[in-house]
Formats: sequence, structure tokens, C-alpha cells
Amino acid sequence: MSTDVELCGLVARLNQRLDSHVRRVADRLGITASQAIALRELGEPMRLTALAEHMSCETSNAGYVVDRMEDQGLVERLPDPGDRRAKLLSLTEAGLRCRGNVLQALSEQAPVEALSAEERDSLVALLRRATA
Amino acid sequence: MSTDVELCGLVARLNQRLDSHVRRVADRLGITASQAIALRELGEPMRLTALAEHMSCETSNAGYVVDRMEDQGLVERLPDPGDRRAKLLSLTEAGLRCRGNVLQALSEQAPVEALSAEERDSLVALLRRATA
DNA sequence: TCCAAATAGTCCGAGTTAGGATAATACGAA
DNA sequence: TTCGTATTATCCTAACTCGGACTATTTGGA
Repeated sequence: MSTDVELCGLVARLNQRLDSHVRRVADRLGITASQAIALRELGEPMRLTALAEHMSCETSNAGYVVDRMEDQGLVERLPDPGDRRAKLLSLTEAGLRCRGNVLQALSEQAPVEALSAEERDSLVALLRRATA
Repeated sequence: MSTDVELCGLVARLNQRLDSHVRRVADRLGITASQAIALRELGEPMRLTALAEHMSCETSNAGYVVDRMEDQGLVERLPDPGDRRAKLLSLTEAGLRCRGNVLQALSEQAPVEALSAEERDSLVALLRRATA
């Protein structure tokens, strides 16, 4: 088994764990995991394409998630002044409150207790380079 | 943005890239990405629970994937001699051939060219500890 | 022995995801 | 300007995924 193949499995496993973590947090807040991730990334208004990029998913998928959030009054689609094709996704009052709760809950539990702070830093650095 | 939160996003991004890679390979071979991963992990007969663990997914999901593979004649469910509840997933002739193609295709392109061999090794080491 | 709890697998419902088709708008080059 | 190409978002379909309910079987303790 080559290093590369093992790497795939390890990344998938860690991703699945982090995802479970987000899922638990989201359940507690009454939203879905994807919504929690979207809220996490919506620190400032952005286009759907940009949100999809931040969420590491397809644009159509981000659209599906935003549809539900719009129904729940968490986000609005405002026209983009500079491009009539585009819309700016902007959090509502409720969305901002919900985002605060998400960030709070996500930071409460460290999802990778097994690593020291230094190891986490070097892991982040490696991942940054790997995905650059 | 804390290190932990950034870590979540980076892992998701890398996972998505590796997944896309598997998806392209699988498309070329006429199977789905999940099937390619299942084939990759089925180096030897194992139970459904074990396969799910290797695939980093729920048992029910692994069952869904195996159902399709069984329909296509890639895998068989044989009774486990030691436990009448369990079944051993075993590749057929066609499954073995397909697995060979998958391993070949997956090893052709390195999915993380941005890192040197040493960096890949330390990344693998960190991920092993993080998911231990 | 006998029963409660744990484990293995199946099935189902609801929700999520990718990818392709489409329509509207923007952009760049001739 | 004007046309071909690229971008932005939406919708749809097929496929995937989780989590829970259920049955059969095993295991461990009284």
C-alpha cells in the first residue's frame, strides 16, 4: 500500500470525524451540518460561487443549502451592485445570531485532542501547502 | 478564526480534492467513486462492518454500495463460518480484475503533487496520530 | 441454564451531493 | 459595435449518505 493511497484513507477518516463533530453541534442548534458550515464561512457577504468554494462543494449544492437557510430566514440574496447576474448572500439578524452560536459551539470542543498545539499548527501548515 | 476551525476547512478541501480524483478514475472505469474505494479496501475478504470502517462511512451505506457491486457481479456475500450472523464480502474474478485496474489507475497520478515526499510522510504521520 | 445486552446485517425515510442542462448577463477581441 | 466565449445562478435527475428501526445471532453474567 503506497503512501499516497494511505493518505487518501487517513484524510477521509479525519474528515469523517470532523464532520460528525459538526453534525453533533448542528443537531444541538437545530440546523443541519451543511448549514453550520455555511454559517461558519459566511463571515461577510459573498456570492454563491464563493460560498461553494469555501464549503468545498459544487455550486448547485451550495444553492440547495442556501435555499433552506433562506426559508428559515437565516440568509438573504441581495442583488450584487456590480454584476446583475450575481447575488450577494448576506446573513440576517437571525443568521448572525445563529452564526455566533455555531462558532461558539465549534470552538468549545477541540476536534483533534490527540495532537498538541504545535502538531496542530504543523498539520495546518502542511494542509495549506497541499491544497494551495 | 481559530486554528481548529481552519483545520476543519482544510481537511474538507483536501478530502474533496482526493475524492474528485477517485471520482475521475472511477468514471473512466465505469464504476462509482464509492465502489472504487470499496474495491481499494477489499484486499481480503471482510465483514460489512469492517468494510464500512475502512471506507469511513456507516454500515448501512457500505451495504448500499455492496448491493450494487453484487448486482454487477464484483463481490459475493459468503457465510462466515465462525458467526452465522455475519457474511464475508469476497471479490469475484471480475471484482479482482476491477480492483487491479483501480489500484493501477489510482497510483498513476499522485493526488498531492504540491508536497515533497518528506512532507507527505510527515503529513501521514500526523494524520495517523490525529485519527488514532 | 437462561436471560439481558451487545453485535451483524438489512431496510427505510429524509436529507445531501454531484453533475449536466438552461437562461441571463458580462467580457474581450475583431 | 458585435459576436463568440465565459461567468453566475437555477433547476433537475440520479446517486449517495446518515441515522434509526428491525431481525437474527452471539456473548457474558446471574
